[in-house]
Amino acid sequence: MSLQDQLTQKVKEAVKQLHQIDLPSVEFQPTRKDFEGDITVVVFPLLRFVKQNPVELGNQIGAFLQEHMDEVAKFNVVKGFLNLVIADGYYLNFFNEIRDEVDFGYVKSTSQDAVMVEYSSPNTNKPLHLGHIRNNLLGYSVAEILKASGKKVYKTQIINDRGIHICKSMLAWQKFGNGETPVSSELKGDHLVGKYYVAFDKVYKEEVSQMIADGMEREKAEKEAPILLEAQEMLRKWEAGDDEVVALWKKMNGWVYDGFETTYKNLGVDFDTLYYESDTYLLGRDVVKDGLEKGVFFKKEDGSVWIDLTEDGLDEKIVLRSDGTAVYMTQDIGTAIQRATDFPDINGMVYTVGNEQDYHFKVLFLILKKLGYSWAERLYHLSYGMVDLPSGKMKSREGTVVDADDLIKNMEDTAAEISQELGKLEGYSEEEKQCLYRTIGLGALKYYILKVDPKKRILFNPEESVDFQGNTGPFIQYTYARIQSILRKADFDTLTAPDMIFDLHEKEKELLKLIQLFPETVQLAAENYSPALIANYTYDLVKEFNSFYQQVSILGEPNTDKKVFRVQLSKKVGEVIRSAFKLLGIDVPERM
RNA sequence: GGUCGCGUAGCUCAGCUGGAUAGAGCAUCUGCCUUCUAAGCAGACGGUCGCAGGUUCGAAUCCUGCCGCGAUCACCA
Repeated sequence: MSLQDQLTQKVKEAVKQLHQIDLPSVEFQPTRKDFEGDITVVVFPLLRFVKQNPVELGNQIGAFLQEHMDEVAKFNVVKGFLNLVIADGYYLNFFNEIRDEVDFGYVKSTSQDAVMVEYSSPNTNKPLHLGHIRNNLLGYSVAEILKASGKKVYKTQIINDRGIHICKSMLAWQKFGNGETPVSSELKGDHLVGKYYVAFDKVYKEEVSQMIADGMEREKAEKEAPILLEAQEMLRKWEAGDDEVVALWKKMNGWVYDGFETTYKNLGVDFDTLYYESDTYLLGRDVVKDGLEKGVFFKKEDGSVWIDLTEDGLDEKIVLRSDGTAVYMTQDIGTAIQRATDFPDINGMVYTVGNEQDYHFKVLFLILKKLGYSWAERLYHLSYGMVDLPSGKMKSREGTVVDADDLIKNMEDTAAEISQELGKLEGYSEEEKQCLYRTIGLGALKYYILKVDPKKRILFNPEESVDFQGNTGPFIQYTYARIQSILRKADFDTLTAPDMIFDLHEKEKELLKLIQLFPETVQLAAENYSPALIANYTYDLVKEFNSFYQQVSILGEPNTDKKVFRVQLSKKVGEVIRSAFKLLGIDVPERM
């Protein structure tokens, strides 16, 4: 039973005994720094049940707790706040229990239910950019957090490998490419294909301008530009299975996949299973037919099929075109069902997709519920804000994107610069250094993005490089490295439990309180699908540790029991940092 | 226009299901490396929590209206 549960029980007992009243609940909060105490009982809410002066009541309860619980060492009452000082013994005891626990804070998978987390899901016509990075980091991290909270997780993505966008790149390559390949151009495959996507757009715009100059209306010109018509023709051929077009499509998509794989590897994200739109875009139509029979959908005169969601506060939404072909929604319905069929233990899915698609997912989830799938009750749209630049939105066609590969490289270079300036890596081989720069550079980038609440938009200024000081990834990594340095230097038995009969230093107690919070932080982050909670927790822990490190001598402590305890405490803090950062997909270094 | 989200220090962000004098980092300024890594620590400066009402013993937090920013409202994806 947790301390809070025990306290709740005793407070109830106290009020029962003193006033013959049964309390429904008791409210706690951590004691504010400016007052003495560790946990605070908020007395105000109790006044509804016990008509009494809050200070008096606080004193009564405090005295009762002190008398009946060893854990409560002292108390004081300020206004309606009963501040309890918890005995050192309680915290020392807690530390003894978790000292040797491996993966403290993680819950071993217990439930049979699995959850599928979808993220990334790029188009295959251009390289990944900063927006995809946020998506990937969020999705990966939430998947790891869910795992740590005790769920079984499948990571997946749906690769948007078909459609007019890829035809545009294909067509441009065919027309202007002169057979260029990633090898001949020494360009990463996704970048090469992206180059032709931009090339297409350039020609398209020229054609449109020319047509307008020749007297055509803009709207008409935009629809009838020859190169666009050609791309549409190519899409028709693709759908008809034209050998030549399909071969080109396979070739260019292959280049893109090679490029993506490199970026994913550099980012440190991975997937358990993949879905391709070219395999799934026809799915869903049969489901719509069933739904029609069940009365979930209705057919309009022209043959198109719709769902009426007006009673749910939304509007009517099309699920099948009049020509019987699928729309995006149809496809997503089909894919969701396909996944549940492929992985029968799935009971819930998380879609990591930008908030521009909030409406789409509201509708999708509602439709799946109406179709009666049990897992449809547990769908979550991990909706995140856009990453904007000071100049505004990123637009790949206009070349105003922050390229993912470039950004990663930049971060590594900055990390290398700073590391070299500080020059603490004597004895490291060149290879070890490169590896470290990567760890730090990526750590800075990932932390910078993940510490922000997912639903908020991020303003990214490429001119101002991501910080390496203060509330940053490198700061936390640095603290970890410091701890490892202590552990390397501790040339005595650090494994055996010391005699834990001494008073705790204030900083030690604060650290123990924070360590104690880690498991519930993991659960909270899982419930809220929020890596930011993990990031903020880790920062608090690390800040507290650095303060401890500065004020208290660890290896220089004369009392052996205390010294060993401090080393073990530091080690545990290091473990929690590593565990927490693992949930963010960030590595920690032994030195830096 | 309808719907959804956001608005906290000069800048970037915390602030849990309402609780004490709203917290960090960056930037600016002051101290601290003959002691375990100064990517650090300690401190100063900096706020009408967008505005106005309401609910409450108590509101940055909940409700309503307004303002600002963004997204979305296709037989596009």
